[in-house]
Amino acid sequence: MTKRQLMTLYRRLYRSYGPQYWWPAETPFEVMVGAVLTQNTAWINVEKAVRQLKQAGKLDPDQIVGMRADRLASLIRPSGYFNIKARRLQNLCRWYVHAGGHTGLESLLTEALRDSLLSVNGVGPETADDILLYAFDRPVFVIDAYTRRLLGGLGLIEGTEPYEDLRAAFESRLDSDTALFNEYHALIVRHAKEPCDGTSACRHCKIERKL
DNA sequence: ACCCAGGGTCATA
DNA sequence: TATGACCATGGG
Repeated sequence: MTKRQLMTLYRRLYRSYGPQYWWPAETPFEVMVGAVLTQNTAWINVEKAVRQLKQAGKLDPDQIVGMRADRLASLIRPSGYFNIKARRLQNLCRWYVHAGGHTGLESLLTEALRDSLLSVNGVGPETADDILLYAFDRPVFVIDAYTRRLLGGLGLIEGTEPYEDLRAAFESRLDSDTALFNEYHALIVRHAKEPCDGTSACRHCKIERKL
């Protein structure tokens, strides 16, 4: 996997789909909530859950920390795994409030902020990197199942490598550019939602040609 | 009816 | 290090 291959793939994606304006949220805190709610869950269901939180006036870290877990669970019900996600959201919000919110966290170096996020029960590597990239504008490359499939299908990676190995591989080959990492991951997800299966009249099939 | 979706934790070997 | 069970809704 060379830098040129990665950039060629990026340009193909960008030419086909254009800018994606990620993350789909109104505020950085909403990004954090969405990152937890979308764990192994279709985004459409996350949107419903976030909408209900907003309508209840509960899309706020202090509100989430202060409410009963079962009440929170009922609000986020459409996103699935609602009991465990209610706890995870409260864990994250407790951590966030305790740290002084964005103001208190922005001064941390990226690696320190990442380690701190990973100390929250319910926040794993992908959720942490979503938050770092899309809520804190840090240059981290998010690895998800789509990334493994696409790059694996192109033969650039095996696909089963440990998370940290893949993240290091991408970040060491690409310029440490937040805007690039932001767009790259968003484009991979976009491409997964409108796949080039070769059977339909797909305008994007060029993307998966060999590099 | 079946499968999976923008994962993570915990127990076990 | 690496599987396996578990969490649960909604759309195809």
